[in-house]
Amino acid sequence: MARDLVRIKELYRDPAAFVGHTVKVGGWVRTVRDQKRFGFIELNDGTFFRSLQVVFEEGGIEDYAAAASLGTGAAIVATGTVVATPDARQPFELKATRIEIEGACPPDYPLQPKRHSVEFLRTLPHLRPRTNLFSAVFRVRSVTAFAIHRFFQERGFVYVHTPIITSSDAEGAGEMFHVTTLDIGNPPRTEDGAVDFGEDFFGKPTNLTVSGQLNVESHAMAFRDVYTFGPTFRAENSNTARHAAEFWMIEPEIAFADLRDDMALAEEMLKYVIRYVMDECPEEMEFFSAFVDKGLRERLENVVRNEFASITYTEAVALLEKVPAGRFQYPVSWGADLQTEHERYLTEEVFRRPVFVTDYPKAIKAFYMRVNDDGKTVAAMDCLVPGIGEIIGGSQREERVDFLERRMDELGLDKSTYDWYLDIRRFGGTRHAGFGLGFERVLMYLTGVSNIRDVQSFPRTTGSAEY
RNA sequence: UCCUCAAUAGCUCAGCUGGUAGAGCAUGCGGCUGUUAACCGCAGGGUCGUUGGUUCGAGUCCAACUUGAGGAGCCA
Repeated sequence: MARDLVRIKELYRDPAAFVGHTVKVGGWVRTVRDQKRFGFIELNDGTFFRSLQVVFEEGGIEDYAAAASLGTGAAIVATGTVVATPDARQPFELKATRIEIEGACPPDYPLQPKRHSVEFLRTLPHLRPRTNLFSAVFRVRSVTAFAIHRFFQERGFVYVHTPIITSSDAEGAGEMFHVTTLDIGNPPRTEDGAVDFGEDFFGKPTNLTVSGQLNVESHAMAFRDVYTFGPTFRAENSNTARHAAEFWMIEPEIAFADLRDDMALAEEMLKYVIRYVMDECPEEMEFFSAFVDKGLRERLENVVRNEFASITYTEAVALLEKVPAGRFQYPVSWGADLQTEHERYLTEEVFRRPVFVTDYPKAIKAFYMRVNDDGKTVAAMDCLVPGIGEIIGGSQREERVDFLERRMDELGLDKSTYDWYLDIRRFGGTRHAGFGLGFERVLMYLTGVSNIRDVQSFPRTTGSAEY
């Protein structure tokens, strides 16, 4: 990089290389503690969890008073000598010879050097990345995204960009946001009074994608192993700590593979990502484990070391039915979907680790899932994890054209809009499987952060799209 | 969308059976030769979410609304 600034991360990673040398650091002031003739600046440049202590003295820099009166939040470039301080709380500090104020920060800066609630910080999405918590969260978000790409790329998966704007309108994954250039106050009408989407930008109704799966299946039939990783949109009016209207999803799809292969891939990937982030972001993970979620480190290490549990839906129902009455608010019966309380019981109390629940009744699952030989269940799997719930949903896809068409007929789907999807089966279709992984849910699981709004930079949720 | 809870200083909160508002932190000023959630002293800062009601009198009781949080449904 052409800039002559040293990253604070570099200093911490190899202090010996810098001690005695003059370096220049650019960052934002966290606090200033000044005394009569000397003072300390806690400087954070965002490259590392920890800050750099900059020492400045009257006579040592040009304008002592200006440095002493710096406000929290100010942007400065500090030049000085790196000095080892083995007896102090930090291993080294910067003895300043020059402090340039690049952006002053007035007293009404909302972030104080104290603990703020996440609810308050949520009202300041443009400033909160400068706090310890969000600085750590968003660095981990970046590293996690890289880990996911690396996992798939190392295994020869092809990264496919499926469309954000889609014309399929019945994927069944949730309510969709309409995309249109029509004047919604006065749209063109057909003779029978309906909105004339033939006049719209694409000549037909379009929406933001709720899943790239159907599209990416076509590429699995060309590249064998593929994945998507991109934004996904759901216009559901859901108001919970783990739903957002805009989120990122990873959807691998593998050919010549069945549900077991799919589950093995999901488990391997989650473990890889956890291990990678723990190795690359030890300071952040230490912080999360100390201040966000006390049991975090132990839980993650437990996940990496042990096999995921696996249970069929039918077995799970039998197990849950034996639980004494009164334990659950909702009854358990074969054929009904598992309630959140049931899922939590399985993963948090019975297995105490991630668990795959497989082979759900076909009536409660999507049309594309492969019907099992019993004719009643489909080769589907949900991966449930303690604290978060469902983190992965996947299935082996129905590759038999006649079975698929029969399911579409049963569900009243318009086959003509899926002719391309049926083509994938007709022209050299293979058994194949895949899953969807909510990126933010992985982050919540990794960091212990309990609200999805706190792992996204500018969260979009029902009734809220700030900035 | 449903259920529950909350809203008082910039932030986090206290404020009892109704009697015209308080703390800590932050901020400003002063002090301090090694601080690190710095410390010590002084000061400023509030139409108690909004609207309406009950009452001699409402931060406190009631209703609606708004916003936020937790849970549920839906899912990733």
